[in-house]
Amino acid sequence: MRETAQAADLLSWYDVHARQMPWRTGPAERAAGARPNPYHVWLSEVMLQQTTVAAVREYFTRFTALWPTVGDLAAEEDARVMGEWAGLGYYARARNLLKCARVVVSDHDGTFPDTREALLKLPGIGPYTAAAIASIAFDRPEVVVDGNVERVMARLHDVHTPLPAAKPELTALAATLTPEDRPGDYAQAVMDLGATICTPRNPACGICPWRAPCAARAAGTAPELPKKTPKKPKPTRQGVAYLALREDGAWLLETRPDKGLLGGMLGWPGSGWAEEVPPHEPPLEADWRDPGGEALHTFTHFHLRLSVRVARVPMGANPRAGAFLPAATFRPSDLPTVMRKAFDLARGAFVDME
DNA sequence: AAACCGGGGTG
DNA sequence: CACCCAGGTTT
Repeated sequence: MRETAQAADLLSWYDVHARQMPWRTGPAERAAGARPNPYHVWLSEVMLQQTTVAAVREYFTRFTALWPTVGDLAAEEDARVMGEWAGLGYYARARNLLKCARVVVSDHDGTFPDTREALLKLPGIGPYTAAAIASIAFDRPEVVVDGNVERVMARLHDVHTPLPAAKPELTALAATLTPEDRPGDYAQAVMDLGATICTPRNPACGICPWRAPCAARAAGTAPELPKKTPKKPKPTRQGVAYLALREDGAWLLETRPDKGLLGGMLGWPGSGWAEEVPPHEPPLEADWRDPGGEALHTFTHFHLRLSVRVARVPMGANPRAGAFLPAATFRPSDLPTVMRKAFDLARGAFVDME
């Protein structure tokens, strides 16, 4: 019963302080008993994997404007969706997003399953996302544990075990607090608390609805929790990208293999990336120029220093790699960030060559 | 169990 | 610049 009262305290806070987000139903609609659109909940949760709310907002708005239903998304061409996802990162999410949409249409008549167990079978939906959708969209009392919830639980119970080893313990603690009443709002409330009050640094304990029961607050250890096991340093890799501009304005680009880094995305042909620039040939014979400078980019587990070569090529050019994309269909915004940085570097060089 | 996947924000 | 944040899939 004590736990139920704690959840109720948080829900009272949430009723006043819930963050407004495009994928959430407003307070008035919620009061009228409206449930969130499962398609919106799914799309936002996939976008929010490893990604901040600020970054997701505009992508979510664009996606739902372009594809109002999961059926619309399922019917779209892969390249179109990958292009709209460009810049959001972790591109396997976009490939799984499309797979999932098509399974929902083909196997579930265009309607999302409403249980954690069934959601878990869909591509791109793991333990966290399955629980989040079941809870938020269908108000089921699932235990939803993301990085915010881990931090809140570690502090609430003053857990000093470092992550990721502490994960099972923190999940068990979260389970004891999940209420039968309004579990969907409760799940969002804990995550909002972690995002706005119980922040990684400088937590605002003074205005926290859970300051009374918080063990770390009492012990003065809140700012240093959760503990984490140190991670390995990132190595630096180098490479060269070739940007060929044909007389008619077409650019030489390649679609990267589905597997691996930047899978399924557009990119410039070039060397591989390694500690030293790997031996390689340009994608075609041309008067390649080095404009100088490097595109600097950091991936999940390495830093990249990418230099560029630029050339203007004639209409008959026959590339060994990639294909020319007409100027009318090439949108720099379709490129992942590292490729857009290379483009920005080369663009100045082409202006100088005129 | 460990490795593989981006990008943006902050100090 | 260094550091911080954050799930799913694959091997």
